[in-house]
Amino acid sequence: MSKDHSEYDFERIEEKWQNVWAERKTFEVHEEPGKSKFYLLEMYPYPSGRVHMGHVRNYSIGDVIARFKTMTGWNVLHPIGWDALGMPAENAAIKHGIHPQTWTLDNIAHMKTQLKRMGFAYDWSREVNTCLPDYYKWNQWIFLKMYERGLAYRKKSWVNWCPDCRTVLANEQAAGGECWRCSAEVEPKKMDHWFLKITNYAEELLAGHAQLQKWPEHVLLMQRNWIGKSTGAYVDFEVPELGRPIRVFTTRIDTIYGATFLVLSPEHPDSHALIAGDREPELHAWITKTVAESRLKRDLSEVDKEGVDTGKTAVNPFTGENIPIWVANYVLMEYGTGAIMAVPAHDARDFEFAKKYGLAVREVITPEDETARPRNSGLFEDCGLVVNSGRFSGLPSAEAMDAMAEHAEAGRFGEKAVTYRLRDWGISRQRYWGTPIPILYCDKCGIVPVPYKDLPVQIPYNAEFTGEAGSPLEKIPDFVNATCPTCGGRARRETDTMDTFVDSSWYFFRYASPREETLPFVRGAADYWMPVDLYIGGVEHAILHLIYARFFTKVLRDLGLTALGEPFPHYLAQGMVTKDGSAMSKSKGNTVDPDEMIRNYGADALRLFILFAAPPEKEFAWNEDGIEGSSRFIGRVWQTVEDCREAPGPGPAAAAHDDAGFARLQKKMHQTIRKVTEDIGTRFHLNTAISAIMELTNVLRREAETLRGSAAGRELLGQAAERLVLLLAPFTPHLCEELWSRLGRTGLVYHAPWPFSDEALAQEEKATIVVEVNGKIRDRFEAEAGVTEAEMKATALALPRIQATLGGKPVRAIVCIKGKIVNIVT
RNA sequence: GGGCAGAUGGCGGAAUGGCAGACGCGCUAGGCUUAGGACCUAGUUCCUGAUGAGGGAGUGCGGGUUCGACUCCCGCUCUGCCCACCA
Repeated sequence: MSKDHSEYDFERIEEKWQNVWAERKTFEVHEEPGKSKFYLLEMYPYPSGRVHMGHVRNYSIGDVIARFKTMTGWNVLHPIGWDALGMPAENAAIKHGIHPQTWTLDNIAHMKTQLKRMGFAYDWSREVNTCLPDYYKWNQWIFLKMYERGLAYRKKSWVNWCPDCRTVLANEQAAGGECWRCSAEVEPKKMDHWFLKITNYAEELLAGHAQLQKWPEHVLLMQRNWIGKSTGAYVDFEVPELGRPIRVFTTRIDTIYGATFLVLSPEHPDSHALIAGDREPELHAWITKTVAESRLKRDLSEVDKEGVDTGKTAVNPFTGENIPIWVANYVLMEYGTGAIMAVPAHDARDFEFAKKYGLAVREVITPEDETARPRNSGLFEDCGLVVNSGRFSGLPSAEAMDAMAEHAEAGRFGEKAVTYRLRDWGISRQRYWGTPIPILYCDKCGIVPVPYKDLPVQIPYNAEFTGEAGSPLEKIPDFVNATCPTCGGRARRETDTMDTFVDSSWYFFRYASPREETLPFVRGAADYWMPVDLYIGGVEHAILHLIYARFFTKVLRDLGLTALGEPFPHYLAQGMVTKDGSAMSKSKGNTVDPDEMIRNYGADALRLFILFAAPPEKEFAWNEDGIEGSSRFIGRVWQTVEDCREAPGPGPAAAAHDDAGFARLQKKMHQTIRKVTEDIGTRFHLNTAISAIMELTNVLRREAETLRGSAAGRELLGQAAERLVLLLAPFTPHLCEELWSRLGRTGLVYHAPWPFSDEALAQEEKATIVVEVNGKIRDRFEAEAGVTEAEMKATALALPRIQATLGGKPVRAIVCIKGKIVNIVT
């Protein structure tokens, strides 16, 4: 074996190159109009305190692609920042008495050293920190622009209210109807909240999917469901006692002849008004109770359908018939109009309810083929021909829908309609550590936006974090008391802060010009860098964050700040990191500290391992053993490249070398370049790219001993070692920088051009042809790459083992795939 | 209840119509060593055969398409994720 080398000292070498990169500002980039740009972004972290394995995985994937793109000649923007506002900072303040700002900034400082220790190629000069006024100022600016355009508005909405703590509770804090802190019974309460009018963009958010072909299909589907478009019609049912109609929404107007009753949500404004008869008090009480319950129980899976008969009736505009009006807990106020026409024959929920309360069931749809009905449950089929429906009888459902909707429009008691499940985005939070909503309330002038020149409205430093009722901001007179910019009178400042999802809805624009002081971002810089060419992050953000970011981008476009409609044309949804069967989390106590892994094995080994263990989009189950393997592999690469580098000087030029070994290594080298290029660049299968590099290393090690004997062999060894270093550089950058410089190359491997794969040299000059009989492999033979089908067939048939298998049976057909396979069919 | 994704050795995974199990972990044997949990070499799906050559089975289960199926189609089972009374 070759000369022994001292072991690879990852600690010293990793630190060395991290310093070099920092000193030379290697990863800083600028707009270069002549050069193709590539904007690679990973979802920025919340500074919770320590980097976790999910981060390591996410950022390792991104880093490989960023470095690869740089080596293949792109001008790569690869920034990072901090999603630094949010509840954990406030909880830490309450629990440990640390100011949220101190806690957050300390965490950021620590996590920054951790990320640098991983060797990620970030342009740190563009670091964005959302808890600093120079960032959240622009949240406020955008909010005001939206307010001017009617896209931000104030509305009363239902919240969970704890009467003892006098505070609003999140749904999970009010689980089971009890306050998580004091166990008091939670009440529903209507409070003023600020909303962003995302529903204005519902249709465009849906239509935009056409531009998102490079998103995972299941993510688009989740967004589609979230937007929840349905096409149907509104229909007005006249209510004589009310003197006005009740409007319902239906997607199945073709079943309206089967509507045997109307159902209102308990929250419906007319529910109480319609109660009549001697059971009045009881019924009112039932409605009140159900309203209270429904907010909390809505999450729970199975709630029994329950309802009360109001005693009043409505007129079905199609039949002229009087049908009873009920109030029931299974109708949602938030969707449609909060009232439905019940068609028990063809809707499972209405059917269940009608059965429970003995209401009429009338079949109005019959299947086109008569075999399947009725279902044994008693429920009828719901598609086919319309029957028992006056002049519409006999029409197929789809046609009846059109005809009936037109009839309703003509009679002015209904209209075609499209509804969405998507709700406007409530952004008000009763919290301290968030962007203050830049609004003042003046006794005389009402709602007054804070003038742009007064931005940012800063989060006041001095606040008390007691964990008691209400937001800390309410209790700071200096913050709350203000003068009205319009009339100069006294005004009260809004004390709610914004949902932190606002911050993350546009931060990717900010990276283009992170220090800009007059606008959220500079148009020219954003025009150059945007859109994000590849966005990588956990699928848990697939709905909210990604839909809000798409919404904001469209708003920013309408404000004239960008021409872009979609920020992320390509999204790579990274799989979870799990251990012992569940996602790594502090609460489950199954976390693994990356620092410990770095200490024991180095950043390169950790990066390599986490990328090798599973393809990026799949779940990755952590196991301790594998990282040893990565570490060993790094040691072998070190040894191998050092051996090639120090191969003995030129011997006799004509010395013979092993031709077969030479060809094997040369072929492997070019095959590997091709595979790795494809795996990183188009498939993102980083795990198979690594395994290909491992195979090359194995071949290189196997052939080295003999190849070293000739000048040509030594030259090839040198080439292969160089290519190996280049291919591996995106994965284990420290190791490869060191080897690169030890190979005597000037400049950083980071800037070295990606190796070129010679197709001709990658080709097999000989192919193994598999011979099957009736689809079963019976033998194989070697053939020249250019072998013809006729030759293949002849050779296959002549093989003794094939002859034996055939046993003289007549051959019916021979299927032949050039260079691959011969299948003989008898 | 609806939707989506997945199921391959002891383990992570590879192969997307053409040699199943690449690559790695683990394990076994041997070598090297004062020793080693370091390193090197060989082996490692199951059954059968004799320890060989060989033969057979095999990618959750049952069918189908095809010369040929882990891969495509139909029907199930299980697991994970998302949504969940959305009219």
